[in-house]
Amino acid sequence: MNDYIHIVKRLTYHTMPSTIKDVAKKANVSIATVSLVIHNNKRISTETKKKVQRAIKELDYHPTRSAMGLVSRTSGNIGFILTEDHFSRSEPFYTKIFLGTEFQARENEYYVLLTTIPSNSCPDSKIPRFLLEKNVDGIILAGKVPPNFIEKLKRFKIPTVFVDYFPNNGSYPTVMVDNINGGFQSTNHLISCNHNKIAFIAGDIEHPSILERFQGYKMALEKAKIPYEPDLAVVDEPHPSRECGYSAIKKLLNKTNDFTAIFACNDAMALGVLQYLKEKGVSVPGDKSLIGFDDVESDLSLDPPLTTMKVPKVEMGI
Amino acid sequence: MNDYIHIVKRLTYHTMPSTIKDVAKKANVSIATVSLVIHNNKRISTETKKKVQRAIKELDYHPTRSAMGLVSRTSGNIGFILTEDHFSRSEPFYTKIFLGTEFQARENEYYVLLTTIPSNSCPDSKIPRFLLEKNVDGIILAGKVPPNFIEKLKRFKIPTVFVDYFPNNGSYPTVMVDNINGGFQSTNHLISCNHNKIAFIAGDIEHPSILERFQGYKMALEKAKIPYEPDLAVVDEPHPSRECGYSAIKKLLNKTNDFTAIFACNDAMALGVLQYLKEKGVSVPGDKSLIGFDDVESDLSLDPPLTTMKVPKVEMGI
DNA sequence: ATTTTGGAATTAAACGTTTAACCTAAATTA
DNA sequence: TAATTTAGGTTAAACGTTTAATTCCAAAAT
Repeated sequence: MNDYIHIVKRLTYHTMPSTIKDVAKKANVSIATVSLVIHNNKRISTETKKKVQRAIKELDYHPTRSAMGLVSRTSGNIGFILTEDHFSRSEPFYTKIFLGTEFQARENEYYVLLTTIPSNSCPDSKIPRFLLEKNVDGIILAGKVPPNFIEKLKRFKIPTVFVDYFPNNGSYPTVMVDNINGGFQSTNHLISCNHNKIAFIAGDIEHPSILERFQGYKMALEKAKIPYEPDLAVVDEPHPSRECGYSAIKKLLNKTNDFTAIFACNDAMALGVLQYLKEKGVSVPGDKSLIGFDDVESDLSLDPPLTTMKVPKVEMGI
Repeated sequence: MNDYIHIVKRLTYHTMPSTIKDVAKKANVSIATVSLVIHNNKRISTETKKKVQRAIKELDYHPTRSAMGLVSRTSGNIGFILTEDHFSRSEPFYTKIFLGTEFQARENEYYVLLTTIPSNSCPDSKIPRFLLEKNVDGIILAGKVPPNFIEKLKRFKIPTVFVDYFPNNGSYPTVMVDNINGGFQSTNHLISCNHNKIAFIAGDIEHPSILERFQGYKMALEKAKIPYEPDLAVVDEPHPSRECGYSAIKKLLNKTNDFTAIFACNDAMALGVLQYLKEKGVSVPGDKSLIGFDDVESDLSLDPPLTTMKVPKVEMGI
């Protein structure tokens, strides 16, 4: 009888993946010791450590996620939330952001769980299952998200990061694609200098990078609750060149003089603007502030069109 | 002193997400009962069930993944494995497949964990972490996967599905994008009729759908270990039309007569082929078998270019 | 009146980890 | 020498579920 049981045990032992117990037995130590070795706690002597590590290798032991998760209250996943329309159109933009996140997450030993929420701020937007089940350690919200959803999220005190969008109620870490971010930061800078009538000057607005800077410009305004005035944006120049900058500011001044700062979408245009203003005797930065787009910054954003989002930030965040 | 502890307890109680214990207490039953209600076991009387369900609602209780996973040996995830090059090029093709899978998975209460493996069959391709940690209930392999990797996978007796690729050692469920699959099935059909010299006739080979059918054709040959003979493939016709079918078969027969079956990439071309053969007194299907591409089938694949992969199949698979 | 049956709920043992608290013997200190 | 620290482990209690085995009790069968 006992023999029978013994045999059965040995069979399962060989066929099933090994647990921490198996390792402990094989190394002749307690399971606590094994655990301590795994997290290389300094209290374990080097020889015991070796012994345990050998057992681990021999049994090809790997801790089980669920078990670790249960006690550490941690899942090893991060949640990626997208609105339905962004997803269903499978917009390459967000797809790329997702894949970028995915990649970075994996580099940091995380996995990413993707989910969608209804886009229109319909009030019944359910909380994603992974949140309820405590199956994510942090979340990333991509693109525009209904504000009431953000509100609902608050009660899960979970690290949250926004990508390509900023929440109205300020205090979340936000990551943006470099061009957008650049436009956003530049405009922000002007705003923080107390400007609230900011002109935007661009050429070749069809070009994605330029368009994104424009987007960043508008985002910054929105965040600061400054209404966007189309009249202050001259975006119909054919190229982002010096000449076009010159002609753009000329056009603008013919329409209105009701602005105190100018954001030129790149340095070339900024130079053109500067030249015209100088000719007209407008002092910079006395009468008008002027900011260009520092190409050094945009150099960084050359190869990867996505910000490489540091997942540690997700952990640390909040 | 006791009071202090009491207060602390109440605070945590209110602030922390509730567990099955909380529900049990509130409903005045044992935690086992709660669990049974959740899995609506018939042994629970309707009134107790109501009572428990009310408590669940009131506490907004949701079982924790890790805990469920630990005992049920289940993770609620499925793993999606892609080779590195497919991923890093972020080929829209596989991206779409991934998103499709993702979507279907979510519909079935699963999440998808994505990972990559080295593409060249370098022998050190590590087993994905999610497998080692028992963090997936099934896996999907997309695109070409190194055979030795497949071999390694075997010891995890985990349900496996291949997408857009078929393993050499037959016995896995395989899903393919419709056009590929169509080409594959058609060719397979001919093969199963004991043909092993099968010609392929196409026009406008640049067109993705056609190309995919061609791919399916070659896959079927490969699977049956029939060498692919370029001479038997006429793919330089400009259009997949009746006329081009006519001229294609003509060209082919001028080169060689060493084949017993013909796979025309669509019905129009098949008609052209048929016409020419009839003129030359070749009997179909007496002398040569002919198969077209049933457009009824391809109708199905119109809107979603992905097969809607039934995740249940993943569960059942094996 | 006693035993059986069966419905409804409970008990308690898992599941595989982590970690605070504890133990022991050897080394250090006073 | 006795008291204290330290190094190196072990014990046992969690973590939040599921589920087989058990109990309880009332109704049905003998």
